[in-house]
Amino acid sequence: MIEWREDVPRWRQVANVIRRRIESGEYRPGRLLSENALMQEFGIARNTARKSIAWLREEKRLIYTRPNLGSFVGPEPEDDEE
Amino acid sequence: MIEWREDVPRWRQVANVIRRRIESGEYRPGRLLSENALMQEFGIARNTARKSIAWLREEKRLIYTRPNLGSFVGPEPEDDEE
DNA sequence: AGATATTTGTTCGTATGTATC
DNA sequence: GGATACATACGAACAAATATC
Repeated sequence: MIEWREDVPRWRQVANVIRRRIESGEYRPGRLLSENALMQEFGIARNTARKSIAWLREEKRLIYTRPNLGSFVGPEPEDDEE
Repeated sequence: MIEWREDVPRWRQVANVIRRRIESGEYRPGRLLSENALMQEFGIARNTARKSIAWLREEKRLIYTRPNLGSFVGPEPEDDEE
């Protein structure tokens, strides 16, 4: 169970927990970070989970997202298509 | 066609219709209840159909689901494996 | 063996509505 | 009014197992 702080948005608190797990190495590159997993572990709504993931992706660039597949720990892979 | 009520979620209204059919005997034990069938008959999205089925299974225990096969009317069969 | 159809499982993208602060 | 957070509901893509032909 997480004990929510009142002065920080939940999406941000969740993102911080995940960020720490990534930076500590607990979450290895390539690991799946699905919205469902966040919803279940933290007991949050999907919108909230998405906001956490968006922040990790767009602000911290610790993960990348593949539509219909999921979000994965690590830097955005280059699209090396010709 | 179903006339949706505004004050009850669609997934719940669909589940209620199915529940009545099961309890009235219209749907016999063993009958397949596929997501596609619900989508077509009620004009709902797959997610919504899945939520109706999940409720009938997990809350009412009127059906059981076999992955890659479908959901069937009746109690969850015992796994009689040795 | 192989192709096809059916069916569930999982996942993201988007939008709307309600309520609260 | 804006940000947060919940639930609902549409769509879409892909995987995997099963059944049939």
